[in-house]
Amino acid sequence: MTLIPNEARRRRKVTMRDVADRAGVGLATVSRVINGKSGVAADLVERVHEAARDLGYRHDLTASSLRRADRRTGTIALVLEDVANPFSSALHRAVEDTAHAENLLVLTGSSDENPERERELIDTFTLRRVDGLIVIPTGGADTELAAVRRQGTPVVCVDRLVELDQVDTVTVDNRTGARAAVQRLLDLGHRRVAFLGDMASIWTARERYAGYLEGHAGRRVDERLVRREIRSADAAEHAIREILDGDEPPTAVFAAQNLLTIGAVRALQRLGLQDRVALIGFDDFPLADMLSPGVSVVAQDPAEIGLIAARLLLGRIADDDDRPARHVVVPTTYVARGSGEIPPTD
Amino acid sequence: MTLIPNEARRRRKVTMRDVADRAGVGLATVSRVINGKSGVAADLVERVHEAARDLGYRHDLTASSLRRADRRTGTIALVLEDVANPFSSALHRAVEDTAHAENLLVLTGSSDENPERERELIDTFTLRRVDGLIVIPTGGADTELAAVRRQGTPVVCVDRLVELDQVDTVTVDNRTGARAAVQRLLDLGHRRVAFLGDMASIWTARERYAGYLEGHAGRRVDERLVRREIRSADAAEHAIREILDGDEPPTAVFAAQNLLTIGAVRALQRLGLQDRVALIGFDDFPLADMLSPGVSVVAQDPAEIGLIAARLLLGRIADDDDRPARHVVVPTTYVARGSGEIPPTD
DNA sequence: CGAGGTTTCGGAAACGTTTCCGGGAAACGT
DNA sequence: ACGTTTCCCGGAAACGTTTCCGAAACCTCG
Repeated sequence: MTLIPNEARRRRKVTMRDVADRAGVGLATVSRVINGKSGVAADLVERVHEAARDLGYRHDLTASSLRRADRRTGTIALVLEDVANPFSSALHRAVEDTAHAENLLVLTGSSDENPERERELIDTFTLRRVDGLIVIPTGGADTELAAVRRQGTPVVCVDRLVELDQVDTVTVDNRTGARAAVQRLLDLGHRRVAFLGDMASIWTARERYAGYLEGHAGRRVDERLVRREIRSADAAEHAIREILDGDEPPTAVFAAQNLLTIGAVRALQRLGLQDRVALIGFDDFPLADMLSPGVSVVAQDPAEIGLIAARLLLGRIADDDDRPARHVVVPTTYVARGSGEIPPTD
Repeated sequence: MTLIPNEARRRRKVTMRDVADRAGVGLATVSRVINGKSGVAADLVERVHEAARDLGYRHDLTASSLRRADRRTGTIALVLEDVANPFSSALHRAVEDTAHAENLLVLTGSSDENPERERELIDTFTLRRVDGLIVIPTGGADTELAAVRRQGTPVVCVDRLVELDQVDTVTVDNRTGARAAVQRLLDLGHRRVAFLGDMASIWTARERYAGYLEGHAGRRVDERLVRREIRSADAAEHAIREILDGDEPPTAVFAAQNLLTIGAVRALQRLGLQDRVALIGFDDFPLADMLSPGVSVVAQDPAEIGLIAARLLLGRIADDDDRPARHVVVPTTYVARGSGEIPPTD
């Protein structure tokens, strides 16, 4: 068997110089042809392409971006909460698609909601000179984001609001969506609506909680029905069981994040209460419609968010980075599937 | 408001030369210090670090990897079917985690099962000189993979078997898993088991179909119950409805891919047959346990697959690329949740 | 037909780093 | 004390490309 590395080592990399020699032209001309610049005689263009093909020449983007005036690397970076989370990966996909249309590649990393890790990712990405950065900010690395921005790299923040100079943001109207959901439940006659929320350090968690409160429109909310700082489906399940065990249990639940919604569903199903306690979740999730009852949700459109974010970033990369920050707010839609339409049982 | 780009443009990038001048040492010494090489006097190391800190020096990985002997870029690439697909993204996450431990970054792309796109991705990745490649091969770009391999970049293929020199693969024992599932159904007394499969161009689809046939152990399979080349949940739903409409409908369904399983669930629920027709799916999916009945599946472990693939790749990158291809086969496990345990109704 | 302008091309410098190499100082052995 | 080895260090070359600049060739027009 032939050992590839040896073979590869033997045969030196074919460079523009080689192409130039074989085509009988200057190095500069080869560069012009490869980059598709105008102002080269047609026959030379042909000769260069032919030589390149014969030699199996491959353009080296590393060397290219080192010398190039704009120093572009053709790469953007995406800092997600977790690439395996459905919201993140739908966003990722949308970004990839728009980036691909511009021949850009996407580097990704998961911060796991950890500011330290976010900082680390931002750092390694910028060392690699990415052309732009899309981040779901944990909130704890804003200084670094500002630094990156100052250093010249365009930045777009998604999902969470961040107030930084010349950093665009794309968010969802969390507060309105949450408020409307809670109002629906109250309109149905529910008076005791439990709340399940993520860490208060996360902007969306705070907004959705605010919406929950606003939805009550002056009505008192029982503190015992509120559980915040819940980080997983298991924790959510546990919390719901605890709340339902109390002496004045809720007749409805508002779960402010998709994992928490799933935990709530699990708890209700285990207790056989899925048809008696109403449930509305924030953020849609796959198969929510197939459960019984179907889970009503305040849906966001991660693909739309990703698309807008990518467009904003590409705009800044392409030309006009000299414009103030823009905040885009994407609306949410309520999807009625049954669980949110259950009337109160007393 | 200060316009960042101007500011950034004004102040030239601080380079190793600047650090060297400020520390009063040679350029080579700065390089040695930054790269943590031994053989530099302690006080010089200190001076260099101090100067670098004062000047806000940032190491340029692009320039570094251009000159560096091993030409490593600290980046690996991952070609998935679709980053938004749960199987792909779980794999992605596992790869990211192991890569991160070695300080490697991950570039990703979605081939959408399209060989053309796979080729394109492989091409752009290698132009960027990634240190290694992990691919879910469509099967139509094997020549390109071999070329990449010959050019010296380590390659690991996942999920689908590929026979290439010095290309490791990590697959699942599709055939055994499918066969066992079908046998379970037959043992339960089912005689008419429908089959739903993906495109035959995909290795896993062929293997699972083979397993389905083998599971019948000589018993005749009714061609009318077999549907292959199904590409989406909708198509699967349609196919199942069609089959159940026939004069001799199946009493059980084996769906050979997660999207198809979901389509089958949808069809059965719509027809109100979810408790009468047995169903086993290949590949687990989120919330399969929450449906009623719970969906029994032949589960694979995408995280395990990703972990192994990443380890194989890192091994080749690190040192011994001079070893023959290694094929790792990860076992599947059957997860009984109810839908696969429904006895035949005649 | 010649002056002036435009186009096309190649040599050489530059991008920011790593690595090669050679020189000087220190350490060692005799 | 002197030759030899070892150790640090800095200058310069190199990585593969893009861009600057000047030379040559080609037009255009009075």
